[in-house]
Amino acid sequence: MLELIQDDGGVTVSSEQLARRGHTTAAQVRKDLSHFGSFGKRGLGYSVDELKDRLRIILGLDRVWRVILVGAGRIGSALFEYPDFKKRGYDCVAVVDSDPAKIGQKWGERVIRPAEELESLIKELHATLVILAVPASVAQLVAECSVNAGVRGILNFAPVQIQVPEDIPVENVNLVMELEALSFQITRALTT
Amino acid sequence: MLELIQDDGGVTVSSEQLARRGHTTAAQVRKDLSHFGSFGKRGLGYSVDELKDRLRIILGLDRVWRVILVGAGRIGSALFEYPDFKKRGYDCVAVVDSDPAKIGQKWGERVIRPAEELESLIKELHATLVILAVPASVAQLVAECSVNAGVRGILNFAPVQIQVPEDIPVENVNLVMELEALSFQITRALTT
DNA sequence: ACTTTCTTGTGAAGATTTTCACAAGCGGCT
DNA sequence: AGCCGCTTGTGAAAATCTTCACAAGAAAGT
Repeated sequence: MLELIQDDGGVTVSSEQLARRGHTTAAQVRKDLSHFGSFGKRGLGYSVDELKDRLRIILGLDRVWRVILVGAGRIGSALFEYPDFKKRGYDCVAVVDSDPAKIGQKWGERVIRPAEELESLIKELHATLVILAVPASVAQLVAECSVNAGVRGILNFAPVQIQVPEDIPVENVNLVMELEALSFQITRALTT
Repeated sequence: MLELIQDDGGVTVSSEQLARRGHTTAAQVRKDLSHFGSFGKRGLGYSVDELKDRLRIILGLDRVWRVILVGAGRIGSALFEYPDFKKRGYDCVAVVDSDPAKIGQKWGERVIRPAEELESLIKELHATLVILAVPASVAQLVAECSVNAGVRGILNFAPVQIQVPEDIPVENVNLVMELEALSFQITRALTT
C-alpha cells in the first residue's frame, strides 16, 4: 500500500488514509503501529518512506530469506514464477519433488532435486523456510523432515493441519476453504 | 478433518479430538458449533456423519457454485487443475483472459474466452463467484465489472485490497504476505 | 505571536471472544 | 434400577480487542 501511495506522489500519509485503503479504521491503524513505537508526526501523519523502512524491519524483511520449494506441481510452479517473491526478499534456493519424471528438469536456473535430498539441502543451503506444495497425504512427513533439518517456518498449501513444535510458525493457505468462506457468507446473508 | 476421521474408522468424535486436530480448544469447538444448533450427544460426542451434513448445509455446500476464473496465468492454471475444486462443489463454468495468445486455447473442456466477454458470461452462465487471478493493476476494474454483472463473492489473488460494495464478500489470498507473516514471527521470536 | 486546522498517541470505555466450570444427559456395567 | 465414566451445552468470569475521545504537538496563515 505504501508503495502505491508513493507511486501516486504521496510523501506523507494519515492513519485515516491508510484505514480507507485497508478496510479498517484510523484508530486501529494508530493502535497497531503504536505497538511498535511512535513514528508519526502530529498534524502531519506518517512519512511514507520512514514507515516503509520501519515495517520492513518489524516484519524481518531487512534480510534475504532462503526458501526451499517442496513439490514441483501446478502450485509449486505458479509460486516459483511469481515475480514478487524475489522482489520481496525471498530467494528460492532449491526445488524438490518425488516424481522421477520431474527430477532433473530445469526451472530457470534451478534443477529439480529428488525429495530424498530435502533434509541435506536444507542443511547445506541454510534454508530457513519451506513451502509445502505437496499432496495432503505427505505434508506431515515433509513438515517433520524439514523441522528436523532446522527449518524455522512453514508455508503449507496442503489441505491438512500439520503438527509441528509450537515454536515453528506455520501459515496455511487452503484454496477450497477460501471459497467455502465465500459460500458461507453468501448463504448466511440469504437466510439472515 | 471429518473425512479423515471417517477414513480412520471414526463414527463419533468429541470436541476434544476435534480441538487437538485443529489446534484449538474443546470449549471453542463446542461454543462455535452450538452457535448453529445443538448436534452432539452428551457422553458420546458428535456423529461424524451428521456433523458433516450439518456443516455442509451451514457452509452452503449443499448446492453447486458456479465460478468464473479470470486470468489464465500460472495461478489460474494451478487453480483450474486443482482436483478438490469440483469435488467440493465448485464448478468452473468459464475461463477468461486478456492475452490474445491465450484466448481460444482449450483447458480441459473449457475454451479461454476474451476478457471483454466477462460481464456477459457472468450473466449468461449465472456465475455466482469469480476468482481473480490477474495482475494487481487490473484487479479493481475486473472486480467492479464482475459485481455489476451480478457476482455475489470474490476470491482475490491480486496483492491489492479491492473496493466493492460491503454486501459482496471478498476473500484475499496474498502469497507474499503469508511469507511475511512467517518472517515476522521468526524475527519476533529472536528479539523477544 | 496567535489562531486555526490537522493528526498523532493513548488512557478509558465498550464490545467481543475465549476460557472456565458445572449441571444435565447418555450409555454401559453390575 | 442404580452407579460410573464421559461429554455436551452454556451461563458466568476472564481476557482480549476495538472504538472513543481528547490532550498534545506540528505546520501554515494572519
